[in-house]
Amino acid sequence: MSDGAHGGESLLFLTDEQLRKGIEAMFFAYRGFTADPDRILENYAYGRAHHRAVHFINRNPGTTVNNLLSILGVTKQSLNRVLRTLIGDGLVESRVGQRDKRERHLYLTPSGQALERELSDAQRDRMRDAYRRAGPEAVAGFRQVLEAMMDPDMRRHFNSIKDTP
Amino acid sequence: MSDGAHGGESLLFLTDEQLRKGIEAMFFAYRGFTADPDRILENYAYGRAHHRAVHFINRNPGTTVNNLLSILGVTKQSLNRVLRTLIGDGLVESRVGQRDKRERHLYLTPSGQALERELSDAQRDRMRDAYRRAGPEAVAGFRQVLEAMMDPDMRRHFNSIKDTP
DNA sequence: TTGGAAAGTCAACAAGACTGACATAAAATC
DNA sequence: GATTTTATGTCAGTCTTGTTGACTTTCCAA
Repeated sequence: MSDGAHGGESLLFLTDEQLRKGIEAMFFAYRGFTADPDRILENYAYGRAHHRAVHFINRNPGTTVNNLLSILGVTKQSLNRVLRTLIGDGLVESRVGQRDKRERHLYLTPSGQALERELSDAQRDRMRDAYRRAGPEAVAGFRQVLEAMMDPDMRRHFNSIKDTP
Repeated sequence: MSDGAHGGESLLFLTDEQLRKGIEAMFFAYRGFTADPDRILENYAYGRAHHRAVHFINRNPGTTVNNLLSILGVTKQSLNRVLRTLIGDGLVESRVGQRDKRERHLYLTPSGQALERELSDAQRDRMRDAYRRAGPEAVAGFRQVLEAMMDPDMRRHFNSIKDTP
């Protein structure tokens, strides 16, 4: 409306062209983001779905199938196929719940932890590189925009990881 | 280890936990990023692949199949299936090249532009919202980190869109 | 002018998502 | 105690989107 820090000038970052470039940046960056794990997964005959499961089981040991389901946002049939292979291959252990015996609590086995480590090392390397090149203030902005972009349900999941052990 | 802007404190953004949160933020945010277009595409029996094709044809009218291929990072057979339906449905026009008759130059038809508009309106709305909530400085950081995260080839594509008409 | 390379198309297959139906076991409720 | 709900697992079938392989048309250069 007026001049100063919040005048028309500061709204230039909301032009259609800026927004389109942001959209494209998300697209291209996400490709980079998944590229390294994808390469590693090829050696194991696993896919991105396995990576996601392993990642979130590692972050939330003892999580139930249902909880994982709502985090990943896929159907139980889809997740089950992935878990079946991971359990069959001895990467994930499924323990019947103590209190509620209907529930299955999921844990990574040592070899599951090894795969998780291999995948996340690669992904963190790239992330660290990007963070380092962009600097701390850029990282803070990066995180703010990403969080604002999430659906509220996902933001809830995002903020509750590690907070609900 | 010391205080100050560049002491140990400023490296806290490179801890494993920070990097993991960044990874998860990318995951959840990307879901939000694609959610709105995905909902719209359901009404048309199209998928994300169609969206991507329409987006980049709109951004680069007259682009060849080969160029689109390297932007999207899929095989030409995969892209061809998508283009075939888009052309068959009258959303994309494919013109034989003047100089090189092997090439096909791609353009959106009016109805293709209408679909592109519908999809990108939804996506830009979300992006605008996130940008507005995070503010201009955060957006600058967001863009810096994303760009640093891309593979060099993708960064080249990213920076050459609209620069090579 | 001919043989290779490049651009694009068609066909068949695989991964991974989805829906729908159904089974089992345990918990919760009436 | 009987019924309903919840948590999980499974089978079958479909869809999107990725893959490889084989093929045509066109261009270009030896």
